[in-house]
Amino acid sequence: MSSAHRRDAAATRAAILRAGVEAFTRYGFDGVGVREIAQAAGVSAMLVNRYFGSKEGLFAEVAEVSMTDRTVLGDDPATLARDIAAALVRRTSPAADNLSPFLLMLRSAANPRAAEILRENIERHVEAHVYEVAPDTRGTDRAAVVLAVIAGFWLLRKVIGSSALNGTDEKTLETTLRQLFETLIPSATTG
Amino acid sequence: MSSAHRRDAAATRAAILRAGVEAFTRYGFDGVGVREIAQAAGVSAMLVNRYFGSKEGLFAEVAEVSMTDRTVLGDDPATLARDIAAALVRRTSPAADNLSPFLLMLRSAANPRAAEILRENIERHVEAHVYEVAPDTRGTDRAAVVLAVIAGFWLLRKVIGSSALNGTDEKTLETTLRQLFETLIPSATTG
DNA sequence: TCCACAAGTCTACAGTCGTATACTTCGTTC
DNA sequence: GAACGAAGTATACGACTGTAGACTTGTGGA
Repeated sequence: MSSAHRRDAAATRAAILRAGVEAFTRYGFDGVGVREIAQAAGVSAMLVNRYFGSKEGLFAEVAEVSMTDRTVLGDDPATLARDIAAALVRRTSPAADNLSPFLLMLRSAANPRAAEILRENIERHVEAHVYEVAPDTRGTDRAAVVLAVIAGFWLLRKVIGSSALNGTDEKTLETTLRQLFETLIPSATTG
Repeated sequence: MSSAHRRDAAATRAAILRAGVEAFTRYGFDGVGVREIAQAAGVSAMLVNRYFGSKEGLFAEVAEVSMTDRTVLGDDPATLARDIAAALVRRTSPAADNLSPFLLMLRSAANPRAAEILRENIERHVEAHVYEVAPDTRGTDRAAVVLAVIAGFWLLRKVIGSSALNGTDEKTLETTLRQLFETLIPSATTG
């Protein structure tokens, strides 16, 4: 362990997983090949299958990791609607180029097997997080609709590239979105 | 012209286009091959390229046709929010199995070239239609946000298959959505 | 020191993809 | 009725896909 770890299984696995998150988020499940992912991780293509069983196995773990990321929503129930709106506008800004789990979902949902994996992880992690932060959405459809609104905005603004959403003043966008989320999350006050 | 037209260029072209709408909507641009589309139209694969130049050319025309379909939104500005909510819940119902332009968009958006084609057609046809029916959304971001909400709901309920959205009472869903659209479309009254 | 096992790579296979070229078949018009 | 052009098909090519199997290389412990 003196010099750099050249043959470190855990590190290699982590590198592949990281490359997988990036590639699947950018290009979607069907838009990228295992050879490309392996090259980005600096390893041979077959290591993907060795560590994750298959391309689908890697995607399942990528979805798990991505959906567990809690930077999507805020933590304060009182300012939740405002926080979601602000973060959404900021992270979908033309300059921003990040690895949102919503991009992973949007770009991979066309594949039925990927869609099923995504559904399972969204319900287990993301919806659960919404319930946690905004308890009064539990038992209703509102948590899922919040996610639908966020996903739809990501889609139109970043994946499709709507010029209406990219040309409008971001303050206006944020106001529109905040009104929507305040409608959906009763506990979030206008401030 | 007495018997059935066996060698009718216009009819063949139309058959390929129809098969293209169905296939691209169901499986997305990258999820279906030209051979499969041609077989559904009852012709050889190369006719796709003869009539539409390429797979991408066929997709462009499919997008044009699909986005020009005006059954998505209602026509009465006063009841627009309610109509959109009702149609959205009905058409995303588990039993329903239709060819919504939103499904076409959601399942093909991962491909960058398809996304660009979709963007152009959405702005030219769908957004324009929203402006037409709800003039007070013009010049704002609201028409695009309406589309984002619709797309997000389609995504979560039909493409991903969210059990929250498929298990909830449809009346409740419709109420939630109507509130959202009434927020976005000022001219639509609660009734 | 050397060996056993883990870590990693190479090669190959069977399939699918979009599409270009060459071909055949049909309908129409003189 | 024959021929010309349009409508449609067959074949093939090169690139790419996921992954199985055999192989090589490195490293930690005895």
